Amino acid sequence: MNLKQLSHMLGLSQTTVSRALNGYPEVNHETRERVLKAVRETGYRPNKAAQRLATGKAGSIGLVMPTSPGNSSDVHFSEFLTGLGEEALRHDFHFVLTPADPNDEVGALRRLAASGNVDALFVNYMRGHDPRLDMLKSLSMPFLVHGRSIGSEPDYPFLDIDNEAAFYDATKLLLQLGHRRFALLNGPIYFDFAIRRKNGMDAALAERGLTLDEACVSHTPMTDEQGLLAMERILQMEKDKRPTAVLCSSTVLALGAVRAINQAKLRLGEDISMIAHDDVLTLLKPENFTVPLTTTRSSLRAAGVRIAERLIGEIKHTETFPAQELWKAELIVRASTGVAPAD
Amino acid sequence: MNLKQLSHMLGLSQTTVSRALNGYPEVNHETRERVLKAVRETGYRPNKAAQRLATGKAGSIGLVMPTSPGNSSDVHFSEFLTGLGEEALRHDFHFVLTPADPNDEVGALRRLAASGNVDALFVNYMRGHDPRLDMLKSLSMPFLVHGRSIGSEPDYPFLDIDNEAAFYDATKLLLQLGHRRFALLNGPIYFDFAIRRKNGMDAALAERGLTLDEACVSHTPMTDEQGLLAMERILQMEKDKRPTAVLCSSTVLALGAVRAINQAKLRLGEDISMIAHDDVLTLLKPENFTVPLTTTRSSLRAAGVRIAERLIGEIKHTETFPAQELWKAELIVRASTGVAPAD
DNA sequence: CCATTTCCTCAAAGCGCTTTGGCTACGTCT
DNA sequence: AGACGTAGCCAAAGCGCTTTGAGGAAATGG
Repeated sequence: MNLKQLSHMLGLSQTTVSRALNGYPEVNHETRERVLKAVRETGYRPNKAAQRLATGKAGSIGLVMPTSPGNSSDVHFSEFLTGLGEEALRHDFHFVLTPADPNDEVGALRRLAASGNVDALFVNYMRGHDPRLDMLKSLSMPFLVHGRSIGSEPDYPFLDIDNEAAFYDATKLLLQLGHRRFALLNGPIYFDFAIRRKNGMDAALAERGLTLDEACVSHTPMTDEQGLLAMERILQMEKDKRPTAVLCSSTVLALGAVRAINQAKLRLGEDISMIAHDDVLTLLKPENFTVPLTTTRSSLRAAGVRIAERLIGEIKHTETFPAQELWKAELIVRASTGVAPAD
Repeated sequence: MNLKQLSHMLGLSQTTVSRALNGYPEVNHETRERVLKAVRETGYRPNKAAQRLATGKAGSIGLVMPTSPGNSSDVHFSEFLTGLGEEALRHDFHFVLTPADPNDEVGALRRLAASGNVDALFVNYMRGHDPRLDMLKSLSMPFLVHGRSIGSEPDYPFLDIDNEAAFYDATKLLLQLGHRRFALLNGPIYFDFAIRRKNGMDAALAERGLTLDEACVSHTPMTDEQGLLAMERILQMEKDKRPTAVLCSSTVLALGAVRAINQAKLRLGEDISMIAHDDVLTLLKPENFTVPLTTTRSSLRAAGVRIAERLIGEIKHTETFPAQELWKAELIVRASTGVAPAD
């Protein structure tokens, strides 16, 4: 069933039917009702591809899904996707997901844009001096960045959390509790958030004239296994050199790290204090750890909702948004942070 | 840059350029090279919407993403999605994700199909007597089901794991270890896999003249919190009535259940034995549990790869596949299963 | 040397929709 | 009465691609 058949059935022109469906004013109320009734009865649905071709609007937003054989599925990504979906549902939008090898994200993005299948693009997992920014700016298509790219002009629309502040505050708290030796289990060094979190930590330490021992810093994929390995390595240090406070870039890393601490028969919140960043993953609640975890919290899912809201608003030209948003993470103190042990 | 401009630039007709690009034989080798060169230089990309309209093929497969406010993001879903993506990448396919309220999956599916945006459909989270099957069969579009639907004629293409056999085998193992009182932490009762797993368990017990006490069965969403709650309830039973063996439908449920067991100061693999079904989630490895978990294992991700392979093959008409596949889950014994404690 | 085949190319139709630019009929204003 | 507005409808063009059916040129055969 297509427009032609439908309009013929109704004894109307395609124009009128189309207008009736799209809410144009120059259609008699009665005629419109007739059309809507026929649509309900026949189950007619406009062909999106044709609509897309005619209007240039596709009602969909494109995103590149980082994936490749051997690359693990990322809980952070799907948590975020859920947020996006939640909002998109309200506007009858959908996503076009292009899976892409992480080494060819620029290419995947270009293909997606050129395909004419999407109205707007979205990128995340930003890196320092990210090459995708130039590509996005050269396109004449709305886009939104989740995160930022240190080293690039901040002249693009983004939504980010204040990673520096979050880790600055967390470090500050631990300093107040008397800790002097710190470790950091961070995400891969090329990611913007990892750089900023380390910067925030460095800044807080510097205020007290302290520096972070590079041996106590790890940059790894954010899996529990890597957390375990990194923590084990740190725990092998001599007791009086060993850090008493650990910051983790994700509760997933913390999961592994806590396991290492348990295996070493150390007590979390007493022998070692820990603060992790919490993306509010459904699967991994910091309050459910055996020793509930102190965290800097900011919901990835909420970010997804907001990003969908902004992108869809932009496509529909219904609203204008601040181009750049920086969310504060909350510092939530639980039992994993305690006074530094006496040496 | 579109076909018209490109062909004009080359002094060729649109037909010839189009044929050169799509690998038709009746194009001079030299001409084809010229065309390809021009494409590289100009960065020309065919407009997918137009291609779609002309051919009826979209190069994308549609799936409904179960999501709604308050509905938690599902690790199982994203693990699966990763598999799909991995395979789709190889064929330059992408997905169209329609987020949908779980109560309106049939509607979402219909809209997706009618939109003309997809070549094939995929559904999962099958329920007993699933209403989506009739809808799918009425569409003239390839589709593939992940899972099955008990109570419906098995005349549709599916990929499933043998849930009955998995839980039958698991139960059998525990029986051999001397266990007589069992519990089951299952997924929601309306899901096909949940029904079948329970059936498998019932069958094994029946062979020994045992039955499953309904008070020891829970049907809940598969989150760690629900696992914790369900296990806590079970542990409140009198010691000589209390189950000594627990089956979990997911390692996520097991995560919570193990926490409950720890909190009750019971020893896993000694006081209580446990077997969980393992979808091979990246985030949650059964071997990383404090007491490594015995599992029935079948990779969701591998299922994703296979499903994408089949759907894409069908769209391209390159291959024919067996319509129905039933995978065996492996039973992997680790430390969480031990001999039943003496009463 | 003409007829036939083969190779390459083209013009034009069509996919299903939106949108431009009328056109008609009727009421209103001067 | 004529000029003008307006409400309601329509025919046709156009979005960018693929594909059908045809045609011209070169190569082959009798």
